[in-house]
Amino acid sequence: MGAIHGTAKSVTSPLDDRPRVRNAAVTREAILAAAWRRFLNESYDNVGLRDVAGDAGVDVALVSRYFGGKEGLFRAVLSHGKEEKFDGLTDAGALAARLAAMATEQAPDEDGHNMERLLIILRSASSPVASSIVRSAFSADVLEPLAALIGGEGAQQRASMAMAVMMGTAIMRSIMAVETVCEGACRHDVARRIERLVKVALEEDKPSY
Amino acid sequence: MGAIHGTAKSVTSPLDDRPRVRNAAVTREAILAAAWRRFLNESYDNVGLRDVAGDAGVDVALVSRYFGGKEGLFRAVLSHGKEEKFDGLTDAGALAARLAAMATEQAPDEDGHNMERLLIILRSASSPVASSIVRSAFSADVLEPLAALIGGEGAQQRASMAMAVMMGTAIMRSIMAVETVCEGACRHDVARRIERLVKVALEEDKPSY
DNA sequence: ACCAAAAGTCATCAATTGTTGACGTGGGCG
DNA sequence: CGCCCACGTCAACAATTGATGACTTTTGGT
Repeated sequence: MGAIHGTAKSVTSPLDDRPRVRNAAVTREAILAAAWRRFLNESYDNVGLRDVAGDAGVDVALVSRYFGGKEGLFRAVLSHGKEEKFDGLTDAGALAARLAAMATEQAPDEDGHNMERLLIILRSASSPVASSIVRSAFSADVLEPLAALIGGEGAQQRASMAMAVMMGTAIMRSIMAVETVCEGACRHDVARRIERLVKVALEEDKPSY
Repeated sequence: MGAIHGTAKSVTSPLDDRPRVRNAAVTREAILAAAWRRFLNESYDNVGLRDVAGDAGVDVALVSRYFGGKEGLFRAVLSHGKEEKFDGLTDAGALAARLAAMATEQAPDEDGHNMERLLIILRSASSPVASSIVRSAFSADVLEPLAALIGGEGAQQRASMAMAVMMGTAIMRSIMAVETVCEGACRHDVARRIERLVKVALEEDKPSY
């Protein structure tokens, strides 16, 4: 039966049945927002254009028309509002704390966007058509900036290690549904542990051993 | 066009065109082996029963007939030959070294089986029908045994963290195709770093800090 | 107010997918 | 040797998927 798509039930807030004003930019954004939410919760293959269109309250044809097909839509989602916020963090410790905070926050606040994008990347990493897009986006938008930020020997490798920790925790929490992060108090413990992990991953050289 | 399946090109060694002897057990095993290889390289949705049947050199109908459908086949693959080999490792350091070795070995030698199963789990973790199977298998066959092996406070959480490191490195290497592990010499460095990461993840309590 | 172009809708297509039933056929046991 | 049931094959089906071309409706400028 092929890929089973998500429930047709709208994930968005109760979409207005009022006839949408004809504005290409607004419609495009609506589609993009709906696609973002879909790709965040399901893999590339399991996101149907009809689901996205339904959430956005538009016809299926518009999706292909505006984004040139499913692949274009996915590409647009990954390219949507990408700004790295690790600007001023030159200190390795502060950077680690920042990453740990990103990994443990569950309410998709402001910065949740970056983590959400990481999750989107993760979800569709094993879909043949999406994998190439995902890999290049991950390398260009995440890995290389991080490697450039931290300097030193083997920056690329250390950055990869840190992202491995991030990816791993993300998988555990959001995909494997393992409740590593319990409520309240112990959550802080987990955050500290992740922080230590990231720090070790970023360490320039094996110091004491 | 739905999920694009892998190339019809056989992944197996040149399959014998000699008329297969009629033996249910042998055929079942052939299908299982072919399915293992397919699920190892593609996600649940992107593995077609026709691909598996083609690799095994049998008809498509036999797959559904023997395993009761695609879902049953996937379940059978995950349940195939699962033996944990962390038996005698009571020392946290030795365990970490073992896990790091598992994560860095690229030739699927003897123990590669365990890592391969982890990769199969990882690949299909985002497929609605496979996710439930994958999660329970991961919890029952990987997480809980590891948590039981290491003792102490919050064993479940520490085990999850260690597996997060394992999953993360696996993703980086096999899915994201990030070349964290270079040839020869530096590979050992990576192994040591992973070993340290696993050790930190398994640490019972924040010692100095 | 008109009219061209943009924005949106509808219907339909080709391609795959997993699954099932009816139909051959070969091999082991009496 | 002969039969019969398990083993295997073939063909077809229903369901979805992404995509596209023709058609309708609205918008905005003059």
